[in-house]
Amino acid sequence: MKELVKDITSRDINFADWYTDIVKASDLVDYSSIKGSMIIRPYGYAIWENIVNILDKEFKNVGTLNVQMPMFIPESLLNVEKDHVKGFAPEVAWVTHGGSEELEERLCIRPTSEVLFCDHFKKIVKSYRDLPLIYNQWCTIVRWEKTTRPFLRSREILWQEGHTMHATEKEALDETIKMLKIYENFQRDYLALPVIVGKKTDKEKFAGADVTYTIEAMMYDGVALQNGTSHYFGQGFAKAFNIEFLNKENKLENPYQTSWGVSTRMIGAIIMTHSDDHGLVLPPKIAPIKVNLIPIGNNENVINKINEIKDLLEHENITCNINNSDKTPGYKFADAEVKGYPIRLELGNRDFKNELVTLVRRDTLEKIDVTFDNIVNTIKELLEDIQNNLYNKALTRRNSMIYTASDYAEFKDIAQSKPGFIKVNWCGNVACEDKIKDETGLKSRCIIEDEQTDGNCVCCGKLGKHKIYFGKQY
RNA sequence: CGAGAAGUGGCUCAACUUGGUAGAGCACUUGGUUUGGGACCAAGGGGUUGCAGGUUCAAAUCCUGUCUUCUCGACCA
Repeated sequence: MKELVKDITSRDINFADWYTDIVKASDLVDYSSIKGSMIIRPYGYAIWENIVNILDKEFKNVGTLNVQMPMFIPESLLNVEKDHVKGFAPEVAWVTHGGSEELEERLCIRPTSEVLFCDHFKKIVKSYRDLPLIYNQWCTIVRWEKTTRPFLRSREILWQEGHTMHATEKEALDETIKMLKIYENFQRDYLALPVIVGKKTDKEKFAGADVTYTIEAMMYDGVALQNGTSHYFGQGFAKAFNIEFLNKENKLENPYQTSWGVSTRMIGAIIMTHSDDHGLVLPPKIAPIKVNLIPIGNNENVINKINEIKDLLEHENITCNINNSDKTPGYKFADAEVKGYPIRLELGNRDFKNELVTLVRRDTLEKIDVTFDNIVNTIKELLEDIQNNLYNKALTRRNSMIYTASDYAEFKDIAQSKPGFIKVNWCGNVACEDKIKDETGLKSRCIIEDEQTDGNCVCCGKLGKHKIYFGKQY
């Protein structure tokens, strides 16, 4: 095993430096020679594999079928839906040559695959009996971002995009909400991320969508990260692409569409929510290695006992690894903290006297001595406790950074002095949204659907229409 | 895309101002001693100084261009 342990900038001193230090020191990614295209290393990819395995199962449970679409989109196809092309054209990459020959029509590398799915759906949908189509693909997409950061904003994005087509509006709307719920539950239950779910304003919604739902997480520094979206398209794309089916009444109708996606950005959210100055902190349910076993000394009894514990844990499906290197114990402890193993277990020769091992939980760094008999049970309880503790800690912190403002002066004051979200009444007018963005740098995060307004718009003072969050974003 | 900073063995940096045989620490390899919070001794391996031009007898060093990374803005998931 190869280790890299380095000094990590304190997150309270320089959050941006801290983030890149963590990402590199923990061996999640490496930079490639192409701007904005990161190399996801085995440890980082293992986290993604866990995410994929869990979500893929959830998707299939609700009838989703996986497909793989082309990565190129002919320019004419991208141009079919006006809002869509306007939204994405500024950030697509183009293929102009095949070998040394210039192409007659240039091809964009998919920034998202709505138009590819529409092109395909058009061919296979004839009757209401062909619906619904509930497709998903795991793939990479390309968006030519100007500023890039590992996991948070890259040019090549590893993600999942679901695309569905339905015979009725209600069914499509239900699908949009159903997938949103799956994302929300997954992020809360597995990633231990407290998230805010709501609707994007017209200004912020996806290019081509009728409605965009979003999952908004708040990072340790109070900045928002959009961690998933689910869009309802209505019949917009279907009309633009001329997709029609015969309904039960034998009448031609345009189908109703949705799309939804999450990406490796969620890994960035895990890091920026849970990790600390010692290194990465991973929620046990998503951690590739749950327990890091550290033998102290190379005494044969110690090695045998460690191997025995490893077998016991693996028998219970608790993944673990042994740090067999000849580094000193102190080095191994520090390394375990940098890598974010939820629990580490320390065992040396002297522990045989009282038959005790030391467990150290990564979230609190608390040391716990347990008898040999109790190792597996204690670890099981600890893993659960760590998972819950991480969620609760993140929830408390996030809630403490959500502010309210009743007038614009107060809003501006908070925007300037306190990182976090501001929850306010809003008139629904884009002019206020623009003004707030220009003057404070805060953008609308999402409209809260199940909460009523209790006052006038924080910006213009006219009648409040929505409760809405504002915040800075990554 | 605008402003700023930086690119020298795997990493962090020195040498650059004033051009003249690229150096240290960490990491790595081998052997030995160690091991309960980032070990020690000894011997070794590894760099055409991001890339491309230019100036010069001579370039890590000066000039031009370009690429990449980081920070701050604008833009965007």
